[in-house]
Amino acid sequence: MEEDVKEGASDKYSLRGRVFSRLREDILNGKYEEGVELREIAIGEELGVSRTPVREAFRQLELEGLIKIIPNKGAYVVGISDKDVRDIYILRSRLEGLAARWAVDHITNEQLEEMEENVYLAKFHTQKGHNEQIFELDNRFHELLYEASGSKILEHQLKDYHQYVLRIRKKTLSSKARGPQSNLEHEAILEAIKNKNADDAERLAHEHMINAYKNMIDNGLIKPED
Amino acid sequence: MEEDVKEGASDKYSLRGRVFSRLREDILNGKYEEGVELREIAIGEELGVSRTPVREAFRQLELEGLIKIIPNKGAYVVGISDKDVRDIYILRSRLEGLAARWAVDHITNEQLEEMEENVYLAKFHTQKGHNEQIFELDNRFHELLYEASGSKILEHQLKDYHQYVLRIRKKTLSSKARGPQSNLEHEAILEAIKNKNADDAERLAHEHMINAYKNMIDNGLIKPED
DNA sequence: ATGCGTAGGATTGTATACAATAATACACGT
DNA sequence: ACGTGTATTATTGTATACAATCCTACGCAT
Repeated sequence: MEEDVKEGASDKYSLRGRVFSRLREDILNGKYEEGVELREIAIGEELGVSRTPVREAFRQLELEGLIKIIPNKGAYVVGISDKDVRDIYILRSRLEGLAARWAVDHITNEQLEEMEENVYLAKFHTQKGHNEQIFELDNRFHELLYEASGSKILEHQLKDYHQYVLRIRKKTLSSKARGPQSNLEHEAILEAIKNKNADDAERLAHEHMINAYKNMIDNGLIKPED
Repeated sequence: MEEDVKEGASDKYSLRGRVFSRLREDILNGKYEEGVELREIAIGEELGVSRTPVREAFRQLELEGLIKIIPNKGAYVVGISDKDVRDIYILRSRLEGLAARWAVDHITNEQLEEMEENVYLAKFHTQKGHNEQIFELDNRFHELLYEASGSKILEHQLKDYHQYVLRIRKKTLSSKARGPQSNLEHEAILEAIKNKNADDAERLAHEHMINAYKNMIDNGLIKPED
């Protein structure tokens, strides 16, 4: 019955962990926009903690690339440029393909079952237009794929990227056309994994990301180039 | 004449930055082996600083995956397993291929010149058997490739992995056979980039990593599987 | 008006003090 | 002898005090 002892970087039960998670969320959700200076004292007061946990959270956020700390000067929110998003989607298209390939050999029965349930539920919520649930299920499908790859390294990497483009993705999935299509693609990937067809799994996962990428561009969420 | 204002995470002129770099190095070089507990006070005394910068460095090291912090308990060195190394080489083989492909369109003249100089020098030092220089030049060749990709995201990612497998790589390149072969492969990648042949560049960079990977296994530096 | 130097304040960097938590050892009862 | 509870100690978590640095504004000379 253990709950969640795995999230090493952001244990929820320390002040630092809470500051870290909160700031991360606020930056990804756009509360703090690009270039904004984060002051240790101000953040601390807002969250009711001293500078110490804030500073430690800052160091982590910098390593995640969400803020840039200039020594003796300050911490500034680093925006995600359109180019960053494009790059990440290209990287993800390749790495998710690899994850799907590896998942063929490493997925557990539990993971397979959850994936099937996920696809089934997503179909339902898409019909009903439940955007929040669709978003969560999509998140979970991809995380499951990463976990099923059996590679801590790959899993960690893809989860990072996944989080990083959160802002954009929230908009994308709400688009009427992409939702159902995305589900079908998930289902196809799942089928390939079940059939132990590594080539198909990789190809489908790869295409899935490319399609998501194209969708973003078609809907004007990001520019196709600089 | 500005020197190095880019290494955001590890500015050398703060105590925290020095602690971070030092611990990182010590872990990668094997001074602190897997499972060892790092105590804040002990590390602080060894480096002549208080707990504060040590703690901040710890948070960063955790995010890099080099240590694991268990709340209220301690910080433990996380070893690189053979599987991690294998996974990273597979990932790198794909991502370096992508970097080489992108470099074809984005490499600057300065980068191209440095790469040519790098290959030329490496040939010399290989003949002389200067292992330390060979190691540094190999490092630099790959970093150049990452920078030439024109993608901050990809560059950052590959530099991370590159650092991560430092320990192993040091041994690999000293092996008599791999050194010269590695040079030839670098040269071939460089030629493909100069000739604006993206397909060749990607394929050659991909193969370069696969060869390095095979070499490690053949020399018994890592197990081929668990 | 403009440029430069300097003083003041604000902010980060570091050290230290205190609080909370976890590991250990030992005493006690059975 | 064994298990249990508790006191002790070591270590991490957080807050605060102090030092170093940077930015701004102001005054002064030109």
